[in-house]
Amino acid sequence: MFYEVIVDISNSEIDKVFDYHAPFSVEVGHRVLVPFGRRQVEGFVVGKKESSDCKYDIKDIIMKLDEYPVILPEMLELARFMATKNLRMIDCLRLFIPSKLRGGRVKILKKNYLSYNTELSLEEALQLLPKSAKAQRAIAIRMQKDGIVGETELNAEYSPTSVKALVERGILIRLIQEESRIPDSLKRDAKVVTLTDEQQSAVDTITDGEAGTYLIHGVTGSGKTEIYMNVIEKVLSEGKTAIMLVPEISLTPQMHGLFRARFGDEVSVLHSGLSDGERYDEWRRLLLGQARVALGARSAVFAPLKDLGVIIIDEEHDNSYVSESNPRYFTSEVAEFRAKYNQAKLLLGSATPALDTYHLAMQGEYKLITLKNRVNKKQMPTIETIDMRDEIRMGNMGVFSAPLISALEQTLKDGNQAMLFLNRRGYASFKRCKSCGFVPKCPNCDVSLTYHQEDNTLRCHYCGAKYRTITKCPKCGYEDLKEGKTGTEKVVDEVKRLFPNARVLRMDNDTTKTKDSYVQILSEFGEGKADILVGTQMIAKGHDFKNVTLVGIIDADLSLYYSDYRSAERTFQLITQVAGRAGREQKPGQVIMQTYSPRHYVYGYAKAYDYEGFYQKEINSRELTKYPPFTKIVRLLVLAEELEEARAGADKLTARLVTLKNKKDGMRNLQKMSAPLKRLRNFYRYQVVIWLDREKEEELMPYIYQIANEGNTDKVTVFTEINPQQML
DNA sequence: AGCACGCCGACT
DNA sequence: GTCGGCGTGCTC
Repeated sequence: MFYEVIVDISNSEIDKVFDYHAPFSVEVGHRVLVPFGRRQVEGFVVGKKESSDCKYDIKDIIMKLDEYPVILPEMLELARFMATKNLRMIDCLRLFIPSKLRGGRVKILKKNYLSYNTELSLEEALQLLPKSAKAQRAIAIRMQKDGIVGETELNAEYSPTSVKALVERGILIRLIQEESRIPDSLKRDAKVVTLTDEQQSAVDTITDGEAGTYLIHGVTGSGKTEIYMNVIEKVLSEGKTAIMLVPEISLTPQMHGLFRARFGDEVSVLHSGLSDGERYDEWRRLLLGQARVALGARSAVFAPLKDLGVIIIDEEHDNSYVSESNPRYFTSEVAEFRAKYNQAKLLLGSATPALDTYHLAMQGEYKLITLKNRVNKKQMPTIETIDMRDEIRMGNMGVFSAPLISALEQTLKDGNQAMLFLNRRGYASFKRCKSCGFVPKCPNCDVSLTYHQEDNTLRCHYCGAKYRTITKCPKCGYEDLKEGKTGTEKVVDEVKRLFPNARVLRMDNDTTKTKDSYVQILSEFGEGKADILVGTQMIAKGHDFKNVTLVGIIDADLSLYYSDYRSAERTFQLITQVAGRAGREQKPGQVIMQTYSPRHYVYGYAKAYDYEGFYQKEINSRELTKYPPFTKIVRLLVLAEELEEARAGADKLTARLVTLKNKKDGMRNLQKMSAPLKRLRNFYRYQVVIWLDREKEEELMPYIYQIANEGNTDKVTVFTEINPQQML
């Protein structure tokens, strides 16, 4: 028997199968140790066969690294599928297992238990003990009744010496058991919730329906989570398993609590906040069938579950589902593959579905379920647009408009809370010399540095580099420096200046460095220890604060100015999401949205919570301009340490793509240029962009992936991006 | 990725 | 003389 092995080395040159023999039985999916050249490496067995056409002397597998195969057959097929898309097979396989498993760095937690030796009756046991050994007699009686108790617990209850004596006499037997570290969660009692008619009919449609993709489009507060849990319950009752994906689980501890309360130990939670040990244990519980529901962020789509009944993607429009670092994958694409493989259902949910998703639902590809009502029948908060150009005309050059200031004043007076949203961190987006125009730039990237007042630094938001700030121009010595656009730090400053008594918290990437600082800031705000929460995008994601009555959007246009076909869509989603934070319970909510372009159509639809209207308008313009979903934009990103290497790499790709374009129909607008961000983390960036006709896309993509793969060398890296989220 | 082989400069 | 620089090539 020959075994096909992929070695655990991430390099395109070696990302192929190597054939081995084995003097023992090995299953497909096992991790193994193999001799490789002059050294030993770990690898994955991806196939078995009777013959090999290999010209080398075939070596033996040294050993199996785990008792059981860690890659399910389904996941192997998934890896093969992903590997056809300009990804390395080994990088995919690595995604499927906890990183600590590699290199044998995982420790299994073991716990000692003591059990009463049932071969002895209580009388026999007591006869073995001296009359004076009162403690031992008491333990024996108790253990004969209780059976199994943890050794540490028993030691604490009596004394280690007496316990040990009983073990030595053979009355108690020591058992060693593997334990799972189950991460803490907010323990909540499972509330029995009666579903509204709308929710119940959604659940029925899904559970009675056929395998396929369902889109739940439901306004904020329409109770989507309750629907998800009911669907999962049904799936479990059929003996199947479920995956539930949320944008970032550590931001939504409520979800975790709800699932634990409802499904108990059947839930395994996977997110970035877990320790390596916890992550391994949660993963293993899924693999061994001890937990049948995986709840987590994007990477939980790779949960090692058999017999999937449903995969749910909550807030499906969220861009955290598209992985930006390698291997780059689309969560929805992986989910779709796994759903098809298992003949399971794929359930997408959002208040503001991605345009592409909604379009597919309109086309009948996905089954659309619309929830029109909020569970508590409450009205959505009112959204008021403020024209910041008027403010400037009236002499207000500040961060806040007059209406926002008075609304904040009123909120504080009433003892309520406010959230201020600005998607830009730091104090000011740059510093510029007013005399010679010099702007400090990042030496590794082609961007200007952001000023951070709290530690007096200039930072690169792309590579993380940090420098001491400047007080005068290093070029001409001029001491008057202009500051760029306002960031969250400055918003906090301004609030404190205007409302010296207000208690302000800030939440952005800079204040949430440690893994529990998110939870800390959110719970402080939730407990009313602050009046105003200032933050970036991350304050917008599904938190319920019942005292928040005011939401201020400082610069609504921020996401609109990117020259990107998705900018209107993103702005609509963001406004709807942030607005949803106001007035969650008894108190009515108010949203004040500051903009310099109040007439832009996106604000009209957002104010009216008119998703359908926005969709119609946007989809028409996409059709006219031939943007996705009516075309497919493919971008090949070329990275190299030297500018010339990147340019040459891009030239080579372009030449091959032009040849393809001349041979086949369906390719438009082929263009090569340096990427908008010419340099990032010391790598020069070039891009080749092609537009593909929808009907030809399936035929063309394999060729394009092949060209991209062949463009990879030891100096040049090529990434393929489909309809890129943002073109940097 | 690593680890060896291989062919040219400054050092005890 | 030789120690060691890292270019290039190979791994079932």
